[in-house]
Amino acid sequence: MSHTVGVRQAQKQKTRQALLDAGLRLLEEQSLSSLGLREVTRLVGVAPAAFYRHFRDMADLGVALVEEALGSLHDMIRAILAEQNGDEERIEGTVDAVSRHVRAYPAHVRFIARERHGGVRPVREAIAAELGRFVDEVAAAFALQLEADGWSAEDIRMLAELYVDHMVMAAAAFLEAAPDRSAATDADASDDPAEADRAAAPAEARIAATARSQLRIISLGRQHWRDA
Amino acid sequence: MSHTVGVRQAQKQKTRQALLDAGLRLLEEQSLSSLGLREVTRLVGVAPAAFYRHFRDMADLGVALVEEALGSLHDMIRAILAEQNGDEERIEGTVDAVSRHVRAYPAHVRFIARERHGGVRPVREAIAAELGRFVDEVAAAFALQLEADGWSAEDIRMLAELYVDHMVMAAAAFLEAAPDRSAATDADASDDPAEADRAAAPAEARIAATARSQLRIISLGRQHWRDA
DNA sequence: TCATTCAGTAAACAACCGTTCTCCCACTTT
DNA sequence: AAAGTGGGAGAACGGTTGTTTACTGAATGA
Repeated sequence: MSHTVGVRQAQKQKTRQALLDAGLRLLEEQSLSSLGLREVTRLVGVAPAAFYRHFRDMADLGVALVEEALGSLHDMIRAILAEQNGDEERIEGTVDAVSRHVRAYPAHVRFIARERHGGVRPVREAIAAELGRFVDEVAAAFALQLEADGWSAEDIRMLAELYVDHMVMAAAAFLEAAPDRSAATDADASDDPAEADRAAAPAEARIAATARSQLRIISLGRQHWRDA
Repeated sequence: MSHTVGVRQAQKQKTRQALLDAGLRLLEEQSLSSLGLREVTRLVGVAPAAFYRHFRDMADLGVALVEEALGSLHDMIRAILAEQNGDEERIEGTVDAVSRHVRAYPAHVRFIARERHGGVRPVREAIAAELGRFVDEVAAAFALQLEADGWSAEDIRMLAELYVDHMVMAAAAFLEAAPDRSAATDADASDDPAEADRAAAPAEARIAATARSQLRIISLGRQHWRDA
């Protein structure tokens, strides 16, 4: 029992994860194309050369981060789509899920929003591919309902793209409303640490309300799509 | 007549513009937070120290680029909104205008899409402020029509945000379909240089069709908003 | 015409970068 | 128990970075 798959491999994946965590942390305040190899290894407490044992590039680490950030989302998407409630309940559930996810993994969301159009090609492509899979899932979930209503396959995909893009936008909007962790300057250090959260809470509620209304607009448009 | 506002100032703004152009060019393949000061001055053919005569930071140059990229767009927006045609014509005109703008100023659009959630705070804020003005303009243009239909001010703004966000997304989508300038690798150098454009043209048409359909969905949703 | 202003130069600075070596030693396999 | 594997250490490399300094010389204004 002392070796599940080998002590060696376990330690390796441990430092690999440490590198990913350090990278994600540093990426909260800069973009991937400016993230230094030494910067990451320094934060982990490991020699610069050790980096190459796990990743070829910084771009390579970036792609790994994409999988980590977006891979776990598929379950959430599936859970939302599985709800066979009415439109209004599904809208509420979607916005709530996005809101919770942003609060739970802010760094992951920030990374995706930042690097989706960022300066590193392989990472952009990885994000695009993963978001494409999301669109496929959403389209598949809508297919049964909409095909019966006479929707074409490409129109279904068009609608799914609209939904996914809007969810990404909503996530980014939630992020901007989140409290700023780098507000610990020299002055007003005696302030209530929860002050930022108290100020952000209404902003977050306002953003949630906007996102819900926008989803409602899209939902209405979908209902009347075949009237033309 | 030999001095409109001084030969000196003219030359200064000439190199300032050269710095902006060089920066924009280099930013096509990386993000602002990794763009080096020396990199820019080298491309312009000027001493590194000369940079400080025009900008304090790279972030400073970034905000200047935001104004250059987004400032000229207000006229386009206003022109689109001024068209008092029907919904379908307005949708067509909007997508056409976005498409033409992306083709005319690809680097500007790429810069905005990339740095909107990028790693440089002041630039992010400048973009957000400018996009906020766009939302205001769109909201103002819709106000007369929608207020008469019983829309609240915040619902109008919510709809305007949806439109602006969708235009930005469409612009970014057009950009990804554009031919890749860095495809001049060693191999297949004898290929028809217009091949990429011929391949991109259908992709662009497909994206335009998707964008139009999505705008149509939103438009339908707007029409039935007050049914609830 | 002469003194002033100031955009741009040239050089030097310490700090940092990515990458490549050689080596070590805990783990793994036989 | 011995041989082999491989993650990580440590040092060194050539090169680049942002910033400061003292300077030159052409456009400027009196």
